Amino acid sequence: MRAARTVRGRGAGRPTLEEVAARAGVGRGTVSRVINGSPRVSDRTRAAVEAAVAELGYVPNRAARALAANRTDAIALVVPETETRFFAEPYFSEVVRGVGQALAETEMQLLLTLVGSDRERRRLAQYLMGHRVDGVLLVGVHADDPLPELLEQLDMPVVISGPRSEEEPLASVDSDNFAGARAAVAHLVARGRRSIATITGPLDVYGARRRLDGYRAALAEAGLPAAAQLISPADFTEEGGRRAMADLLARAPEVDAVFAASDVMASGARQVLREHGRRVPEDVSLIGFDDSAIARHMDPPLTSVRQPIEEMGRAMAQLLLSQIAAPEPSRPRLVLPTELVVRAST
Amino acid sequence: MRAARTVRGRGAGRPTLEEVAARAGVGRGTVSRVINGSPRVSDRTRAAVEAAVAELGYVPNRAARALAANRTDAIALVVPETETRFFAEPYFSEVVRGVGQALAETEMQLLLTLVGSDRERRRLAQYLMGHRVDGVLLVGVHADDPLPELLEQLDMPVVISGPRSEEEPLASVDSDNFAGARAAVAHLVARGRRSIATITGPLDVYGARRRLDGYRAALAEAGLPAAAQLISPADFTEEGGRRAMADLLARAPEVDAVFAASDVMASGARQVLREHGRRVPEDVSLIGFDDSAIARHMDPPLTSVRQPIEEMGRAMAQLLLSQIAAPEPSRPRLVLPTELVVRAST
DNA sequence: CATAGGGGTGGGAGCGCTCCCAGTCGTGAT
DNA sequence: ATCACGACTGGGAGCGCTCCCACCCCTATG
Repeated sequence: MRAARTVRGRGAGRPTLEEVAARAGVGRGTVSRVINGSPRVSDRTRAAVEAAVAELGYVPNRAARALAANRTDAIALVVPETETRFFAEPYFSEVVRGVGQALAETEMQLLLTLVGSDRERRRLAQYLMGHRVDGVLLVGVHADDPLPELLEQLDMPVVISGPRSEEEPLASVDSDNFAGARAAVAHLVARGRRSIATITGPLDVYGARRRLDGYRAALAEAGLPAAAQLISPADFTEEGGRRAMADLLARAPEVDAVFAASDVMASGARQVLREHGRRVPEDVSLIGFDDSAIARHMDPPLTSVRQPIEEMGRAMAQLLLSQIAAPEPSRPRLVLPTELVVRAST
Repeated sequence: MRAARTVRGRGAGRPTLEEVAARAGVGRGTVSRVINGSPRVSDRTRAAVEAAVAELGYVPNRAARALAANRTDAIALVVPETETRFFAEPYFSEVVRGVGQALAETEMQLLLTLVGSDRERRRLAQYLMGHRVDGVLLVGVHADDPLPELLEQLDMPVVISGPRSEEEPLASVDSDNFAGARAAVAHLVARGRRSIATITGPLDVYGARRRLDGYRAALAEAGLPAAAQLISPADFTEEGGRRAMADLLARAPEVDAVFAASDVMASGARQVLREHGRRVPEDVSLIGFDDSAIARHMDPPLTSVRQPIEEMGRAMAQLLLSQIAAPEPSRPRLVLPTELVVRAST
């Protein structure tokens, strides 16, 4: 172990600031200034230092820098492990990609933290309390998760990927669930549907509630009643969608359109519709939410509401960076537009 | 900026080793020994130190540790960004989950690095040359990627997620593509199919080649001919699958089963079969590979070969950790079993 | 012609840890 | 009783950087 370290260690002689300074014929401080882009360096000196850096292939030692400057140049992306499945498949990778894009311009590193068990959650809290990142990106937090409060308390910059309620105190990025749902239902109205039902997500999730609001708004705008028996709550799962659809058919057999608050639930609903001999879209129009791979591969392909996930990731990172740079108490809330992707199911 | 740092900085008075030592009435070295689990500490002392650590809520400063010990306690997961899409959706998140599980036990952090452009690739190389991670996990590298060689040269522990060829010099973890394909085709044989075609991935990819080998082996074992016109090369895309299937129907209209080397290609093939009025599975049996969300949601649901992706991630991390601990020149190759998931398409 | 001002620069003093050497004990063997 | 030897322990010497203060020299000013 010890030996191993030594072997890979200093041997290679990775150049240090001091060596660059010697090579360039200047002092350590000056090289540091050049590296960090300080303006207080003459052009001649700067050029000399840059040449030395290039010749020696100097790369600053991050640990030393972090220790001396008391910052880490790293942010953490915290993902509740149980959620990675729940979030429609592409979600995770797309968020990461967006975050990565925003960070590519900077020196910031991205630390990935999966939080599974409660034990791991405590470990993470410990970890964060050690101030080992400059900020945190929170994805898929439950309303009752203690993490946001903890971070708030530590006074650590945080951005959350979907506000937990109307008065989310943390900076957040969200897609426009309301407008997305409204557009979806308006589309059904435009298709001549009159008995439009919805299968909702769990209503203690803010986003799910907003989608229901959008559904109601569109019906109101069309002068259609939002009868209670047309609203069937579920839990974002396929099985839940199946149950909710069965309920709907029992309670309101005249239903001619369904807006499901997720593609996965739409898929469950689709199965029940088929079992009951209802054709899609002839008898019943079906719309999902997320525009996931499932939507594209359903039969018929599912009309769905697309969220700009990658862009959301990018926005989260940018928001966080700006909070780290200027920790003002402003807590911006960003809402990005959704887009209706029309396919054969409507 | 500067101000910000100071504000979040030392103020809070995060306890240091020295303070813990004072509190426990011992020396700095002793605390360090306890923290690092050295056996050379008496039980009494250890208990005292542990109490002090708990009381003060001490968390070691990672940067200081890294600087002093010349190691980073971090590994990088490098993902070519262009590939994240290519890898069937759940792939990425599942690998990450597996890696996370293996790392949860340790102090190692996971750094996520997306490599998009060539510019970023060069940056990464720079980065790695700065020895800022203890090891690297490589996912989805192309056969012509220069990264593996660079790492090899830097003598940095690496594990790759699918060997690039028979004689992959790096430690690697792979699923048993050969056995998976063979099992799939054997299943078709068992179903009484006699004219079994395959749609392959790009044959410069080792895994794709292995799947083709498995196909051939199963046919040989069944005493069936592997006629050239039954082998249709594609590129892992849906459109490629569509084209390949169209070709097959033109060249070998008698085909009664198709083994596609990915679910996405199977989905393309399915569309063409439908357009040609071939029923699945009555007229043509169809099998995919990956067992992705697409497979579960196709109509009919697709029989597919499941890879233990999460387990692969776990194995990769474990392999890497052991290489970091003991950098022997042994380059293990791990091959994990696949599993045939039978659904209605066969 | 002395004297402030700067812009530029060098290098000391840490940051919080690990490594390791020089102890200080206590114990069993002689 | 004496000696050798382990088991533990304390603390010095860095690790490579940032921060900052002191300093230099050159130009404008009184």
